[in-house]
Amino acid sequence: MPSPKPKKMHRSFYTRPTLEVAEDIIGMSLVYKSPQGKLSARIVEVEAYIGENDPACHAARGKTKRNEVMFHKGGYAYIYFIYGMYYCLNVVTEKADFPAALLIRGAETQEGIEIMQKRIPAKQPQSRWLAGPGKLCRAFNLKREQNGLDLTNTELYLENRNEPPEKITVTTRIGISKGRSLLYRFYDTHSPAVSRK
DNA sequence: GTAGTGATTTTCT
DNA sequence: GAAAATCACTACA
Repeated sequence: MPSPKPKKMHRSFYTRPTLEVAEDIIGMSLVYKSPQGKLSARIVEVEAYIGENDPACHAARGKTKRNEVMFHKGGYAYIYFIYGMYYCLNVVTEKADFPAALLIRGAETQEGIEIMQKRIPAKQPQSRWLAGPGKLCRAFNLKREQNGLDLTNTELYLENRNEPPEKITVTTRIGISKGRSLLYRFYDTHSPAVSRK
């Protein structure tokens, strides 16, 4: 069936409990009207980082200059620099002063193929271009300047293109040393763009 | 196919 | 000074 017209997500989508947003965000499109042209991708993998009691959450030790965007109300972009060379994109959730966010870990390319291609090593198949949080930010060219953007009224936002996953898998998070027992990772079971099975 | 490791710099202790 | 929500490359099977 052809998909009806896409709908941009509003504030009320983001200001709900993080785990509810996590399930709903799989299959949504991330859109960025960059200076080089429009980029978009279907989100297939996220991880939740929820509150000051989650040891793996950046806000676990209170508010700092780096994580202050996590304390905003839902619907902002939290982008941070990691391992000396990569950026990671998060979508802030819940209400103001409750630090929580979803790390976007994987997506399938939709629009802006030619622009993204120049930013990814030549050998990789297109299905793997956005399979990983660092790769996604590199392909979209998201940096510190985009940290704190409001997803409800700027060039960076989510929209529903009516392409929901057939099935969602829930597992433990990847790449962290604390909080490993929590089932906070969600992905589209059948997508080729999931960072790791 | 899997396993191990170097790159590179911000951030907080 | 050490760790970090990662990736790509190399070696080997």
